[in-house]
Amino acid sequence: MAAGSSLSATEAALLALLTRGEMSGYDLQRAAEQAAGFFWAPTKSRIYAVLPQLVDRGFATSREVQQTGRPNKQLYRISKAGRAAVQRWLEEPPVFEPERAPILLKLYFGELVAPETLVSHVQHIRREAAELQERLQTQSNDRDFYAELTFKHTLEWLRTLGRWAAAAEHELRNGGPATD
Amino acid sequence: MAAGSSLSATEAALLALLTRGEMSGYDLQRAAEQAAGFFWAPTKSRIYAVLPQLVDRGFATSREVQQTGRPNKQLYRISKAGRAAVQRWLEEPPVFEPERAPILLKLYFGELVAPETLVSHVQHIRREAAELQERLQTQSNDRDFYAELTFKHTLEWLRTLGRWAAAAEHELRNGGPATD
DNA sequence: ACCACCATGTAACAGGTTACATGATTAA
DNA sequence: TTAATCATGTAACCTGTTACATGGTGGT
Repeated sequence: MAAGSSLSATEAALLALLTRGEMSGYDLQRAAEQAAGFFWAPTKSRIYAVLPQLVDRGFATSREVQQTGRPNKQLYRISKAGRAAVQRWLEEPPVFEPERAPILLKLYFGELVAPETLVSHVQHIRREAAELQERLQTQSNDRDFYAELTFKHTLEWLRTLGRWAAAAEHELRNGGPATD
Repeated sequence: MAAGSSLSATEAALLALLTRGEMSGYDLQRAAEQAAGFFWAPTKSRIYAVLPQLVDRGFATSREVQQTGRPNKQLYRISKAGRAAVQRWLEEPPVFEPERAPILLKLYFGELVAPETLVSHVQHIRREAAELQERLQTQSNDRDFYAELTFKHTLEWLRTLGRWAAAAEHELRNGGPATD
């Protein structure tokens, strides 16, 4: 009982994963990583901190499974109140937030460092974007409709980032600042 | 003295702004908002918390300016150690981090809610992206070379987001999940 | 009369990371 | 024998937000 207000993204996501069946903290981390790892991945310490809170708030129940040779397992099951809470969370309009990529800040203050440094920063980002893109594209294709939508978003974002980085690199090389 | 390790993004950015001249916390917030507000904007409480730390670590000095009718003003000036620290920070390769937009999580678990809800979520994001895009495009054009690079990044990102949202909306309407 | 601007800060809370701590089983 | 997998958690720390608190000046 004592279902206080609304959920954080992590709480909601864990509950949403629990609608697929009873799971342990360990299971949940693997499920999250495997399912949505490219855009959302809580740390285990966060997961282990959140789960008992969900139980306290009446959104899930837990039962202990005896094991030998390793810590006993806590299995969590979503409750009716839990289902209602995820649903409410899913129905709230999503917050729109602009990107806050660290590269932007470094670039913004570019006049304080050597241009070659910036070129290598931009290259670095471009490389990383390309790597992730490739990794995602070589992954299995059996995503459901909704997973596919998020997947496409990430791919588009990576493509745009790559294109921007290439253009930025070019501008930093020729042209560059104060070209006169 | 006592310059401990490296800087957080906020610390670095504040120091970077201070290379433009002596400023108060209040000035810094305005400068940040005006300069880089579309991709980076610290809250004032964070600014007021960070500045004394920068002084403690020897990266800046402060002097008090007496005023009447309002709190005395603290003016901060970057030190040599401060300049060196920002430079080091700027030279560290930027961290690449995939997007963690809330909309993705809601969409990912789309099977748990009515499709129309998802349509309106996607519309919401699309609208917000368009608004910000317009706001940015109608702003003054006197950005320097580096600011322009970051500006372009944000614009490209907004365009991509808008296009993706439009496509997602379309797919959610016709087609949709389990179309058979 | 009201609002924006100037100018400082504190307190409480929320969310998240990294490192520490333990230890058996199983496959390469 | 080495690494990955299973399985739990705690503690310290960092970053950030929101709300609270104060109050004069100057423009519409």
